[in-house]
Amino acid sequence: MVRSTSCYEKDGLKRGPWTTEEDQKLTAYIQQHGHGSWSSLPEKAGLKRCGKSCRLRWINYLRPDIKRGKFSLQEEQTIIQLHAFLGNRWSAIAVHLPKRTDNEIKNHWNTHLKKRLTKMGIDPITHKPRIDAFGSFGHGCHDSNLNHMAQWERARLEAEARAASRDSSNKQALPNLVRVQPKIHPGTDPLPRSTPRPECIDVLKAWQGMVTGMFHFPNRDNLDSPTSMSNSSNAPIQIPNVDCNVTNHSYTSNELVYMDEWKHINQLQELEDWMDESTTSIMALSQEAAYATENAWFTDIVAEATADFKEGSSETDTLIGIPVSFS
DNA sequence: AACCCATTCAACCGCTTCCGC
DNA sequence: GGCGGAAGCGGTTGAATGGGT
Repeated sequence: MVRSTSCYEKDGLKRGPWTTEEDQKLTAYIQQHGHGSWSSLPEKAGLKRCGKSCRLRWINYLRPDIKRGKFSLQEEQTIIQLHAFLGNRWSAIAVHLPKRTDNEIKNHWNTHLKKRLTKMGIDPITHKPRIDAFGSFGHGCHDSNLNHMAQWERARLEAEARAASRDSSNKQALPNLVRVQPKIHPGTDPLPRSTPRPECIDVLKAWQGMVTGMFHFPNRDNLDSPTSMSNSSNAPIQIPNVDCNVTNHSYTSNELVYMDEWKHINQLQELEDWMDESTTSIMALSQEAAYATENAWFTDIVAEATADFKEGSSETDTLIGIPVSFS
């Protein structure tokens, strides 16, 4: 069997850690010319590396807009929440963490967060407790609701990630790009919008802001988190009481944050009930609100997420037994 | 000081997706 | 629609580093 030669294995090409000199060459070239075609860049920049290696080095390390160093608690919370919905879709997760690369997030997850969740008895894959440490968690009925909610939320996040990718295409012509991102089609935007989409916007927040302004939620504790469905200072939602039989264990601040995380996930059940009743209204209202504010991009995303959800739900709604009605 | 082991993270690998022809 | 090249993505690897003995 003949193994195809990867770009890294071609004759004369260097592999392994990058030297300062190589970094300087690559940075100088991209700042002056933009990266253009990655495959032809190494030769033009005078580097004995394959284009793929250059791309990776630039995207994950050399870009000027990268934030390096320790992840904040808020960033960690965001990663956990998004991972619960998106799974190992690091690039989609990275869209919601400005200045962090997918590689960095992936590494941080694998080396820190995964272990921390495991230590707390939470399965890092399913994001459910391995043992019944929190009383009511993990029950079948609740799982169904959570799945349903997660399904919708996943579709929404994916649509948003796609939209972010599309938007970033327009920025490729600039030497200092805002995000890692996909294919380069300078000057083309498949979805021209009446107004520019805000940078790194969290549609979820926009959605929440809009929706929570229209609906009344019961009170909740002040356990806000950056991206959770319940995050809004004017959208108090009651956190279901959680029995933690943990009297003989003292928790670190991090652990408490993750316990808080679980409370948020539990809250989704409450939101789920509400969403079942009002999904149709939300769609109509979102369009109204979006048009009213000329933020057509918002509607695009909601519509796309809805379409995705409909697709996905056709297979799974029978399973979870919840009818979905989108107009 | 020397060794071992665990952890971290940059870089690699190979598969998938996208896009132009 | 098929093909090939380029880019994107997620999993994995391995060198560097740090801590323990």
